[in-house]
Amino acid sequence: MEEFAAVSGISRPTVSKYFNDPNSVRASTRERIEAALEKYDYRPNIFAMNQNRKLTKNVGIVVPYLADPFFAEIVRVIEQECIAAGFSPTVFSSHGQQEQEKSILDTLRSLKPAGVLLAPLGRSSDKSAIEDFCKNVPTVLFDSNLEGMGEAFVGSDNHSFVEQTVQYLSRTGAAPCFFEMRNPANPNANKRRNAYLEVMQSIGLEPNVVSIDGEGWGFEEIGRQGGLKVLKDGALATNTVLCSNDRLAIGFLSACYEMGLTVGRHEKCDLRVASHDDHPFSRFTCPSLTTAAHDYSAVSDCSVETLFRLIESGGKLGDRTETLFPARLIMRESA
Amino acid sequence: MEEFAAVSGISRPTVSKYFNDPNSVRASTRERIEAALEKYDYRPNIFAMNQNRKLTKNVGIVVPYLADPFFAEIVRVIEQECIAAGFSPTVFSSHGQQEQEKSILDTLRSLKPAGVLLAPLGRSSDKSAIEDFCKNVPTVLFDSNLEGMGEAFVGSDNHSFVEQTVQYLSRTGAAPCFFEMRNPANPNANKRRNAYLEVMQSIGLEPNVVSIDGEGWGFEEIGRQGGLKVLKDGALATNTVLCSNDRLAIGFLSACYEMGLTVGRHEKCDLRVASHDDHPFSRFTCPSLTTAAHDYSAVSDCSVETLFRLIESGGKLGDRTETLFPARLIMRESA
DNA sequence: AAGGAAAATTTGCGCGCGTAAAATTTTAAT
DNA sequence: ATTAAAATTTTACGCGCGCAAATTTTCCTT
Repeated sequence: MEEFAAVSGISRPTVSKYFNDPNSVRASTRERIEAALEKYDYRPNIFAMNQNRKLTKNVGIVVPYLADPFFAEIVRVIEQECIAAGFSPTVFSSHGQQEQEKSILDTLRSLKPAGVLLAPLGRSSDKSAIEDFCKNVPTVLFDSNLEGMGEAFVGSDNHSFVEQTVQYLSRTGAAPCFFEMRNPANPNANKRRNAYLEVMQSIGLEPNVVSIDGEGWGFEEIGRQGGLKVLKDGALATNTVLCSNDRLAIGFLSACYEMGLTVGRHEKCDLRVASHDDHPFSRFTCPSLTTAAHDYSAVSDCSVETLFRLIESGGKLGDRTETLFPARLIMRESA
Repeated sequence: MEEFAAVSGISRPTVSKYFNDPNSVRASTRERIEAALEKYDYRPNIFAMNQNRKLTKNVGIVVPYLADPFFAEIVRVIEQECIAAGFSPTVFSSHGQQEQEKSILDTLRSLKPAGVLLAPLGRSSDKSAIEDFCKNVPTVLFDSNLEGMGEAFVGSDNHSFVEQTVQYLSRTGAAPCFFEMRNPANPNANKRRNAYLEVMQSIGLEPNVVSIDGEGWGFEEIGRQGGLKVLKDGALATNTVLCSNDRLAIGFLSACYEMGLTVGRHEKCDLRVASHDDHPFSRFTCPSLTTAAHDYSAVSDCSVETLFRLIESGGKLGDRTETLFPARLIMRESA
């Protein structure tokens, strides 16, 4: 930068100013810099820039499992929005592991981010590590909530998801049983089960929760194995199955197919299957999956906006807000 | 670090040495540092460390589209391997856009990575930008090859994929037609089409390529739309369809289902569908997808190993090697 | 045209660390 | 015990840049 400033005939700090905001220097100076830029194609070192900046333009985005298309898609959108706002997002995936999540938080501290959007692992997160991190770095939690941590939480209203699917299913046929993992990694899963119990009770129906075993993030395989077992055992009390999430449902559909069972909302079908999330692939399953959709764009927009507000207000918001967006029922062929 | 060194009673550079390699300091010194570490839980700033290091421990991983589970999965594996080898990987997705890819390469330069694993966009890459980057940063290309760029290429042998599927399909039933995008973003797609033509000719069969329109990375939807069109037009010359890749096949299967066509290898089925990649979801489609699998672990292992060799030898390898791994046929229910 | 305020630029310093060379300590050998 | 050699630690400097304060330039007013 020193050299570049020399050949431009301008002092280095002025060049530095230019790169932080081209409009902060005089038009004539700007032109000289841009002219020199053409010739020597210099570009400042981002990490050296951030080293001394009071407020960096870095933001961190952390998700529990990036190989899950649901998170991959959300991350893609959030990333673009951050770039559009002039920030430099860096994406991290915890890969479902507590150790990874902790080491990401460490890395993130030295990145000195202006703010962080964090979707924690949930049950397997190291709560105190996250709490400590949030105290030092302005953080907005999204997707899955950890009581009291971060400056705000943005996510979906699990109750609304379940309410809509249960209402729809019981209105149009048999009341659903609820197909879920026994020990879900994600706290949303627990909220969904509770919502199911609540909604079923409120409309005076007998709830029926089918919990299957399985650990980790291979939900499709877990759903398939669990589905095969449940179907073979005849453990379903009804012909309508509401899966806790779409990935589980994708596995369950696969199990149904293997068992020769037809799934769909038509009378001649053996089963109806619905689910939650509107996973990117749920419209391509056979049959296409009836599901309750996240308001993807609302969640991403609100997360990003909240983060920006947090950054502008210097890392502290008044009181911790929890914003929940309702689901939208997507009626497809499976139920 | 200055402060921490002071309270440890050791000079800062020695502490610095410790963090670069705990064994490079005397045992007694190491103990004193580690004792102090317990009390003050100091940790060095990664980015300040890398600023002056001759050889950083950073590696960059760039993929064209992270929301594609195929890349998400490969990245997950590669990332773990890099961590295990003591490197700090940073993941970037070009999101299918040339501008993004270029700006990632810029960011990467200031990260001063010891090496980069780059899966380029392919057709829509800015070739000269990538060439320039490869000259300055030790780079191993993977997944999709750009003639002569980078110090090495590691990928799958497209010919082997197509050969196996075509051989299998024609041996067990009607010869396949080839279902592909007209203007594929990825150069592998072209190689697959050519391999198809070649293999069909070599076994004395009439090739039949069905090219569909569509832009971007929403392959499932493109496959579905194209599938609906082709099926309605009766444009398929045979009841066996070989898709260029699994995501296209997932869309095509969805189209078949919508049209009421049954897919499978049994005689009573209307169509057989096979494909290439062994996408993480291909075993959960209905029916499960017969496909030619990448040797995922071989490709990731070899990419990473090649990168490490490249780093150790100071950024230059003798001559540019191209390593191609053959496919493995995965016979499932769809064909 | 002179004066003064505002804007732009420059000076000087420091961020958190790596690294070569110099100084010191330890080890090994006589 | 002495000393050279080896290992370790310290000194001194620099990386690429941001930022506050000091200085200069520009622009507007009377």
